[in-house]
Amino acid sequence: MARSAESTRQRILAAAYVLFRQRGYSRVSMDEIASATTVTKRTLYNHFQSKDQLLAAVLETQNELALAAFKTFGDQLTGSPSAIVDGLFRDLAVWADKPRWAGSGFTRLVIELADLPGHPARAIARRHKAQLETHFGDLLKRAGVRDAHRRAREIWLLSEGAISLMLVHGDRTYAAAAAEAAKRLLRGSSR
Amino acid sequence: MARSAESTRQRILAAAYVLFRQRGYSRVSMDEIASATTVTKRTLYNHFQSKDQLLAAVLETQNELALAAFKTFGDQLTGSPSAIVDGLFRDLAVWADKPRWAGSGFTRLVIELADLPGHPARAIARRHKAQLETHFGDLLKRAGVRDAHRRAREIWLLSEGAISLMLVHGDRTYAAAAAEAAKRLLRGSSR
DNA sequence: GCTTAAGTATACCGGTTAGTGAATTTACAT
DNA sequence: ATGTAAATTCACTAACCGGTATACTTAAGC
Repeated sequence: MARSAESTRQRILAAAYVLFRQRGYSRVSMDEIASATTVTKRTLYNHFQSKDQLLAAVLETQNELALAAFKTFGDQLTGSPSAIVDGLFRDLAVWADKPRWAGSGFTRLVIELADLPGHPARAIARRHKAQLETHFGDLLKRAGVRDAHRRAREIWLLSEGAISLMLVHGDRTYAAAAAEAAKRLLRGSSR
Repeated sequence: MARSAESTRQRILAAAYVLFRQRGYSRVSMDEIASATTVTKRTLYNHFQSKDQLLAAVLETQNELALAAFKTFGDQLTGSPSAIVDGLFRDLAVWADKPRWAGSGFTRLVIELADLPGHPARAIARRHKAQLETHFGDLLKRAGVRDAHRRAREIWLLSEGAISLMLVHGDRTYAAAAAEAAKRLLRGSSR
């Protein structure tokens, strides 16, 4: 083996994710990714066959990371259903308040590629969102919510809607409105 | 004057909208738009200074059209709050069921340009969504809903979320779930 | 110290893109 | 019929993009 081997691959994946999340897929070039990783374009192509496959690998990696992060986050939330919802949307508001926030990388990329149903990135993003929704449903169930997975889906709808509308309007009070609605939905669903 | 004059401009705007909505902004070329309008690229640039300004003009036009359409749609809905919500989400499901559906053109384009806060398209899209939300609020108010505009915002969040998740999953039952949630939110808000 | 995988440097290819220039042709209004 | 606005034709630029080729250098393991 020579030099760093596997770590180079990780550096590429990390740099590519930052760029893709920030500016989407088409408007990020391979030269740019190479430059951000301080690596030659040739090295990029030694690790990934094409730009599309790089994107797929990036999403796969981020799926694992985000899922792990969400599970840790969920384990911290052990209070009432209302507290869980408040925590979820508070985190959303904080996240959306970052200077150059551009929404969920997954959603953003899927919407950019919405006319390419066969793109590998879409299957990964789909699985990702499904896993998050399911995990959130488990969380609500553990907190004693009736019809937990149905409520989880509804709250997830509110959360995705808030992301969209905050992006369009730049108005992060949508997170608070979504939180209020979510708590209204939970009312009368405590077991 | 010569030939068709203003009508050419309208043809360009219509063709460009179809392409932008279908495939986004970056991946549609000016040559393609010209070809779809059966017009020369030179003519395109006689009517619009740049691709960005063409996009802005397209959104401006579609804003007027969509707003008018939504107002007609709203006038047809004169029943109970539940009936209004059902109508809204039934229309959403039908819309999303179209073969090559790719979400709301406005949302799609804003998300693609999420990292360009100064882009003219964003201001137009923002105004568009705000007008729709306000009009929907008026509709609920007329139907006797308490806190009508707050409820309208919450239901709008559900609707935007449904669009996002239907795009990601290709599963149009999200519209039904959103409708159920919306009706739950309205429960106890009838005046 | 040699081997060998990993990375560098750099030039290149074919294709596409937004946008321009300039001369020409079309069609409508008077 | 004639002026003129509108549209055509088509060649062209300058930049960018994904991806490849070749020859060279580096560093780690044995």
